[in-house]
Amino acid sequence: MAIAKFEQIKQFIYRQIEMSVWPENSKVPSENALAQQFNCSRMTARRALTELCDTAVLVRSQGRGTFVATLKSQSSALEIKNISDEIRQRGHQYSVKILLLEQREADQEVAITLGLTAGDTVYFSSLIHLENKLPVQLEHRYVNPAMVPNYLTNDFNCLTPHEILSKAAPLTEAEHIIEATMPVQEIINQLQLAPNEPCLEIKRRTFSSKGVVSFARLIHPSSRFRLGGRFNVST
Amino acid sequence: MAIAKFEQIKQFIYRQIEMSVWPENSKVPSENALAQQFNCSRMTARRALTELCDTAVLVRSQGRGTFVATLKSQSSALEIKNISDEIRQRGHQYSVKILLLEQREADQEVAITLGLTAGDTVYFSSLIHLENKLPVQLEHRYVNPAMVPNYLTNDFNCLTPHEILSKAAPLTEAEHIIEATMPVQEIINQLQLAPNEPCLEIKRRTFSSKGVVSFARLIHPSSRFRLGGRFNVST
DNA sequence: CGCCAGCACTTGTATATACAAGTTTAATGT
DNA sequence: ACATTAAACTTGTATATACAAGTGCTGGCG
Repeated sequence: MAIAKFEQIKQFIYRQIEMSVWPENSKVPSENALAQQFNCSRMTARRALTELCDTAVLVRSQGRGTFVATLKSQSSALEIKNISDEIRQRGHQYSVKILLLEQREADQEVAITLGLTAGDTVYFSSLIHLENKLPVQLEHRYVNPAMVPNYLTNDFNCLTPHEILSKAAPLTEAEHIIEATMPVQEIINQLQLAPNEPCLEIKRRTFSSKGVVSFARLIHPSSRFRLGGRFNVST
Repeated sequence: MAIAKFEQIKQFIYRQIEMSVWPENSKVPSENALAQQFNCSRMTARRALTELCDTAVLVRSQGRGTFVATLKSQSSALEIKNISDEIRQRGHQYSVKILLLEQREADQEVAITLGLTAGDTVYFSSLIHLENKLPVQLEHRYVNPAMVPNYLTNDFNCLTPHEILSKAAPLTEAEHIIEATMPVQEIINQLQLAPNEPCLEIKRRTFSSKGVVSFARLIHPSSRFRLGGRFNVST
């Protein structure tokens, strides 16, 4: 089987939504209708709908039907995911633009964040991640050389920093700070932002069992990104 | 049916993990084994395992089996806190300004978000939370009357919406969407924002066991707020 | 000893079926 | 005209079954 049937149905639905054939809040075909259309059993169509509901693309309501959720690109939870996977999962084309790869001396702020001393050598990578050739994330990352000695020798066109780091030092924990910011001119140019467009900025520190692995500033255009997630809370 | 069988199996598995009967990375019973144990079909046992896998409690591997994932991710990050507690915890003075309390008809978007039908009556509250008399959050909240019939009759000067809702319908889950936005003029005035200041906007949907309780838009001036958290991730 | 084929066991996909339960609409009766 | 009932349609749960596909072990063969 080349590609699973329920996947085909998911992608079909996703395309209809993307092309606005099925606008937000509109009703999508019922399980039975999809089953007939795709010549499969209701349970297979159901699986496609259920999974799209899990990822908040659709909303379901017993007795009434299934509807297109309010959307925009969303990354599920604050799980640490691979941005390339995430983009490909949406059926979009992923590409990366490498701006800078170098060793540099840690300034006071970076040193403290990484648990090092000012002046220590750190690795620095600056990348732009693109979804369908449109920039969706500017990533500035400082890496602790003690944790990932060969960081800079990787091929960043094939592997994302996330993949490189997980391979070298399995992540156990992460710390996030999220803010809304107005980008400086340099970032406006790099991300091809409209004038006056704010950015969602995530500062992320990742830990392995042995200490701080890396510190990243992830800057997203607000128009092309939002962060979403669902999780339990203790009352 | 009081409680679905696949839910019972999920809860059973969850308890085993919580009590460390099944430690991290240990193998959990196979689909067939669980089916036999719970006297159900394999597909029902499978559903329990699959859903726990979706929420990163378990990890599955074709051919090898199902295993307890490393550590609990989630929670600590975006815990739902009471904003008044949070402010007082910082040793600051908390106050609230009530802008609007009313019943209104749900439009299509709100209705779907709350799991209702357009035109249904919903409760709406609009508040500004102040820290040392400076606005830190504008809260627009839609409440499902079926869940909290007496929502509007509360004294919002004493209790925050969060407190009111938790009392009426214990929250079990929440869904968040986070974006950076540029505020419209009305919000600039209400939050006393500097010109060109972006906002961090959190859309939060809270659930109790019986369904959607409320939908809130929380708008924070970027200069006076940032979101932070630390939590484990599964590699 | 080393290699490999086969087997047992696991998860993954797909189907057909049955009934439960919530919603909407249409028909019916007063 | 209005309220109630019934039917039709939706999603939700559960089962039985079949085969595909990945993993690991074991026994036999060279």
